Amino acid sequence: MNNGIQEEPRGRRARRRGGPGPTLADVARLAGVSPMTVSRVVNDSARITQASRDKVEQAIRDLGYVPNQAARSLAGARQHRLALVYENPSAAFLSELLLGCLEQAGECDAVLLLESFRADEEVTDLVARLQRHRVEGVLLPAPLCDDSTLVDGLAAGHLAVARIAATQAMAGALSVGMDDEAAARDMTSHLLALGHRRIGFIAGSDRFPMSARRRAGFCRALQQANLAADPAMIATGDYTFRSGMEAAQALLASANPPSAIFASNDDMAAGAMATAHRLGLEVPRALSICGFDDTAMARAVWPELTTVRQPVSNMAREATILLVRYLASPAEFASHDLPDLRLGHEIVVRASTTRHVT
Amino acid sequence: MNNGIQEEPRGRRARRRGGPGPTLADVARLAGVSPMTVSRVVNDSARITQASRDKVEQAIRDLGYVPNQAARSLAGARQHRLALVYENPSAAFLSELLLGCLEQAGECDAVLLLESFRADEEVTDLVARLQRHRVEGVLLPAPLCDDSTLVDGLAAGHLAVARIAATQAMAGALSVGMDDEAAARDMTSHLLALGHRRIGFIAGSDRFPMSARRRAGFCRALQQANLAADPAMIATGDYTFRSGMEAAQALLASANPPSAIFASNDDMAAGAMATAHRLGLEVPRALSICGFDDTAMARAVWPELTTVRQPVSNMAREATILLVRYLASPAEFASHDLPDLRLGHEIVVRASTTRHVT
DNA sequence: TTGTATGCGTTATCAT
DNA sequence: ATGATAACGCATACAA
Repeated sequence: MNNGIQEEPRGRRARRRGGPGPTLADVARLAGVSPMTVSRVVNDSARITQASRDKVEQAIRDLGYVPNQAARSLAGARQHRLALVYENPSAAFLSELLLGCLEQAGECDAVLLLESFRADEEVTDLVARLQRHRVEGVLLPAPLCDDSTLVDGLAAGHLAVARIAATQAMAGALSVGMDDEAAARDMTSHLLALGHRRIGFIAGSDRFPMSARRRAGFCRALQQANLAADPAMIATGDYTFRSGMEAAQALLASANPPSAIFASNDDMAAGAMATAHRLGLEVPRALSICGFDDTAMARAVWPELTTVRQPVSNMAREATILLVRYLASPAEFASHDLPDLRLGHEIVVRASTTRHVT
Repeated sequence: MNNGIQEEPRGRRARRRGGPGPTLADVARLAGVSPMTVSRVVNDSARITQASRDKVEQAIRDLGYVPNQAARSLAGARQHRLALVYENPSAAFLSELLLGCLEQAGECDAVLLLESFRADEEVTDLVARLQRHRVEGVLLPAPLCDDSTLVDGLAAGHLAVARIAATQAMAGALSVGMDDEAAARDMTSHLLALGHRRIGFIAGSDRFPMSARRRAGFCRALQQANLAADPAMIATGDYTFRSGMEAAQALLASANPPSAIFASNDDMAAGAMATAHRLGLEVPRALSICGFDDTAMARAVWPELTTVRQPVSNMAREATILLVRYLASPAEFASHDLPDLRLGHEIVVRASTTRHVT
């Protein structure tokens, strides 16, 4: 009807238009409503008639309109600024974690910055850097999240902290993790269900709370099956391949050797497998082996490892959601008893475990 | 002097100000110049007197001013939009790659989006998604970068493509990678320097151009040392642990077995190590073993693997730089012979190789 | 329920 | 070499 009018000012405008993208105003014009109505539809704030909504949505589809993030954040849409602080750039789970946080941050309308932190650095330096960039909240994946000095330092700098893959809660910070004990129990139950009655366990070093949890889960499952936990069937490693080899060596040298070995992580499980091979024990026929974490190692070795999969991506997303929600309304949370979310795990059955035949 | 005046309007402003961050205007006021001058200093565009520059820089430091990206991009600072298209969210090198691209994109004033792509998806769908988000250039890491259908589809959608960790150049796209042949040659020379004269090589499957390159490097090094390449000393695997076990088995069953084995990747090297263990060969005393890629596997096994380290982070950064430069001025580049950057590698010597004593 | 006016922090353009 | 002014695209506050 009335297209063609008001063309003159476009001439000057056009010079500066960045992309050829349609704007909210374009949508409004096509839908025959005001820009404000379009904005409301996009942010689905309430009180819009279905008719308006439909017209606008149609126009959006016709034009292929995508909101301009820059404009949106400039205009004051409260965008929170988060930082993911990492230590080891090539940690196995980092990519999955990163993608999870990045995607979720986008969906939460938050900006995610990346900041590296070496253990030998001063916490105050990190805090200063974060503050410079106007960061309000920090996502802290394992193993950094277990450093209470770091967490406290961050909190002292008025930064909200969400810990990812934390073994247990920590005062003053949001935490997301899995239930290590339940997972270890489930894996052990899996072995019991396969008919194994004598199961060796390779625990992790006592310095990590995680180790105790996983061991407790193992013992608990035996208990529930009315089996005594034989101390000779528990060896301790330090989460390395080599320590797994040695622990398995000890376990298998027992007078009454196990028909299955459950290691507290995949590296130790792979080490145990190396020992089995060396001793001429065929896996899984003569010895079932399973691990924990589902790292790349689990699928690299042969036979592939049955293991526990941590929900890394979910943990990353939930931590991000929690952090943004906290920043949006701290009042929602009891200040001294912040949430500690425990997400479900998954037992991934591969070729390294099989039914025990007597 | 004149602080205190103009306080009234701040009242209304303050409500909407996002962070408490100082703005360009604040800097200008403190430096006693116009906002425009500050902008020019920040973007170090030319024609600023040293005096102005100094004043402004001092003010920036005093206030801890950090430019607001949103405002900057809204105002028309030409920010290129890139997308990193990935296939496997938990690929070992992805985190390092991601960090490299993300950091470099920040330094280049480019925006990096993440987009996943499953092999069973239509290329046109991907292109549509990218165009919707106004993406101009795509970063394509291995193994996706070797899919010429994908690269062509992207190019057909008027998207610039930079391939990361590509084995060889491909028409119509920028490429960054390493020199596989040189790296294999260097690793072989390392073994020769250790006194090994009979070296077994585990090649990768012929379907990948990379395999031929690595094999050629191996042969070349032998040639340069005036050693004949014995066909019995070359076995072929498919880059899996298991195939490495089997290849090593064949190599070691030879009438004249090798004193060292060089596998075309770490997984196969680890598999070879498993075979050695099974045969009672001590590594590295009785058999030296080395791999390629320096994945997590290399440091997980025991003894740790001597291997070739790919410069992943550098490749990511260089690809990003190249892509941004291309988008900024395509004219700089010959349209049918785009750059193919080959970055230097590194031989990482660990415990799995040692001097050969006769 | 919908529209109008205004400003977010920066840069492009033009003027000086 | 520096400054004044007007956008950039959107959301908030307030009016209707």
